[in-house]
Amino acid sequence: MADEHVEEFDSRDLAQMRKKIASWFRNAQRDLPWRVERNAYRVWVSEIMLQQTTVQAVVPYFERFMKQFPTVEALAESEEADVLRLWEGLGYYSRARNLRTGAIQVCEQFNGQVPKQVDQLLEIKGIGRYTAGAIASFAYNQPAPILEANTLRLFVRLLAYDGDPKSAAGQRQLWALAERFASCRNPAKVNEALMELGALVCRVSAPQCDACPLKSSCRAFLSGRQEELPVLQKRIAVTRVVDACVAIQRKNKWLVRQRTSEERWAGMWDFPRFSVESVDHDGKLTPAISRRLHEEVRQTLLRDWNVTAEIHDDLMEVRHTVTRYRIRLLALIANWQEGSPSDGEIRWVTTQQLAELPLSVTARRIADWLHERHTS
DNA sequence: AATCCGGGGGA
DNA sequence: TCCCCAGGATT
Repeated sequence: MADEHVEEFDSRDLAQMRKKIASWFRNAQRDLPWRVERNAYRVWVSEIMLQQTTVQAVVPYFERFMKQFPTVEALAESEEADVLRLWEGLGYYSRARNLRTGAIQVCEQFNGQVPKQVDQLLEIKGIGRYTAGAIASFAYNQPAPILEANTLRLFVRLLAYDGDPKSAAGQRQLWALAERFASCRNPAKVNEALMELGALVCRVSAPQCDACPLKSSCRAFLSGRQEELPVLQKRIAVTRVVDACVAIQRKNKWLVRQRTSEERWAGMWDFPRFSVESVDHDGKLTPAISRRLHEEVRQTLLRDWNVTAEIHDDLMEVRHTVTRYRIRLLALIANWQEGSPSDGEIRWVTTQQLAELPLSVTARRIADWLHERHTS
């Protein structure tokens, strides 16, 4: 049973398939900013941003990032907070911190040149098997394999692989096929064409098999199973929680804290925030519940934050999801009376200064709300 | 092998 | 609502 799928294609099949997708790619490829102007640094930055993130979401972030940090050296000399500010809203913020660390690594270990060997690329923080193969092949035309969301779906369908493609056995076979595809004279074009075909034609839902240059080789299409594959595991169920967040005012400044490396949104700034038990998940904020909320926030601020504050009635609600949590966030405004948090880094900042700090997405919404209240 | 890490868009 | 996205690091 081992590897029987990969042997579906012999070397002649593969040569034909490469030729077909390369031809298709010439006409169908999108003009993406990291393709129009290409160097190893731009490929690297784009690949990191694109991890688990759609092309559409990345494009504006990539443009801004390259404007501010056009070279590896510029990024290596940056402040982490400035990189995080540019990353704000994109998610998976460890990518930003690792990318900056990686830039320093490249300057110190590799003389400022992004390496072209996969094993050297793998030494760089934040670069794994896929990204190493992507940089090596796209930027240097090295025959390095890639396997990611688009090519995984494409390969699973080509092979009609009906096991779990994320399992060890599945990964081994799919990487083996990727390796064979990339073993050619033009791996940059072949790899990119495979990805683009997966993205534009071999889509998750409603794949455009009629327009696919590989349909005559696709076992899923030939057996009518393209909509059923790949077979992926179910996701972890979401948990609903209610959080509270307090914007504490002292004259014209607001209390913010930097989230620690142990927390979510590490390195980003946030208003004091914590889980509240006294509010029902979906209940409306009746006056009684609102009083309970005020009381719990007041007590928590005193107990866990060493701050006494007078809480106002102003309240805004933000709903968001993060990983497996669906969060209902209730943001309150309070007047500082005394005390100061002893945990982590604290700053008192104006709404103007908030604009320059990297904030959690919810904190940004609240900051905008404060700014609007203040100026109206 | 499982789990964590985000946020947005499409169906 | 649910599902997915040019994955990697940690446990």
